[in-house]
Amino acid sequence: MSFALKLMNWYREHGRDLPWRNTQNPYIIWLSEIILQQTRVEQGLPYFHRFLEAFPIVTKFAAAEEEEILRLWQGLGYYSRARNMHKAAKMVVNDFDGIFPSSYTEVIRLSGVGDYTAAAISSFSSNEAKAVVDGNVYRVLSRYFGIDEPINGTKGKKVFAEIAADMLDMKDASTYNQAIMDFGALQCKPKKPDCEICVFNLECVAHREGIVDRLPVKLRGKASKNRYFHYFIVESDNQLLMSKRGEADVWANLYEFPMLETEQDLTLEGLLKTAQFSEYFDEEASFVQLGNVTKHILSHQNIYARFYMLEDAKSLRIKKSNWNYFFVEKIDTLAKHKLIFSFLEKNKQLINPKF
DNA sequence: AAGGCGGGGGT
DNA sequence: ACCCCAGCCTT
Repeated sequence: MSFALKLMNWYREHGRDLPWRNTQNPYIIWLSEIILQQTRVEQGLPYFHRFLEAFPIVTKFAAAEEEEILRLWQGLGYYSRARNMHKAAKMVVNDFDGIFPSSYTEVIRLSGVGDYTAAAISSFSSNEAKAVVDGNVYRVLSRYFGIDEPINGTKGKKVFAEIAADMLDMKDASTYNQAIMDFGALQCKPKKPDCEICVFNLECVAHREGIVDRLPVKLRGKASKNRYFHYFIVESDNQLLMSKRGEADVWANLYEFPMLETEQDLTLEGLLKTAQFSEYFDEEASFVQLGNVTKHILSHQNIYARFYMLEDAKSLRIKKSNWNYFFVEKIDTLAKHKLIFSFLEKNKQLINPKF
């Protein structure tokens, strides 16, 4: 029996029942696929329901305010996905008359849709014969064929894309694509795959050669960099000082408390002596640290954040206005604590602090 | 070709 | 501490 047929038989018995599998609506599939980019199914599920309820059709999505989309996206990470979705929805309205396209060549033109997502949308919505190549597929194929070409190199990407296309079931690309991803997620897992009960354990090259735990091969990225952020929670007369992040760095254009970054791992005592601090605050501005250092681990940097609160509101002196700050007016204590808590404790970035 | 971009969970 | 997750975009 062919690889594809065996795989689909496994899938019919062990596959997951996921909400976006009960439809061929390309809009709903697009929604799920963007949310699931570099995101586990369990993490993305509640967001999928939230978005579908807020925007049942693509024209509603296109008509929404970006702030509303970002607020729904809050906490999911890779925020450019949300902005690209908004762009894509507008493209569907303007270029496709509001009818969400389902062919590979059309959907890949949409912002935020690359090879993987275009193959997924076109195969799931119209059974187009395009093979998906995601992290699961790299893993399954590299082990099955015993290929040690790095999956994140230029050559590796090309090699695996070709093999994936060869293995695809041309008559049922939709089921095949779902099957190979579920197989990777549930059976051929990154760590401790259960090869003894695997339906491919006789033909799988990696299993026969005992190298399953060394495949797939991946080129290592750069080491994470440490960064030190100092946040100032500054309030006076029921106003709270906030600022908007810039375009280029992490959490682009999102909101946070006013912040100074230092090269060294400074405590409040050290921070007070820096030229940077005195550029922004008067000597009379007296702060106390709130809690301990909070570590935010991102995929490519470690951020050590400290939070300081003004000891006496009257001592506030801001010397420079190039901070891009603004005041949240008439904030009540509950809302303020909610804001601080969600930012400080929950490790979630703020989308819109104006309630 | 390489780097940047998040948050969460597993080992 | 390091890896991985239904990747994509920019330089």
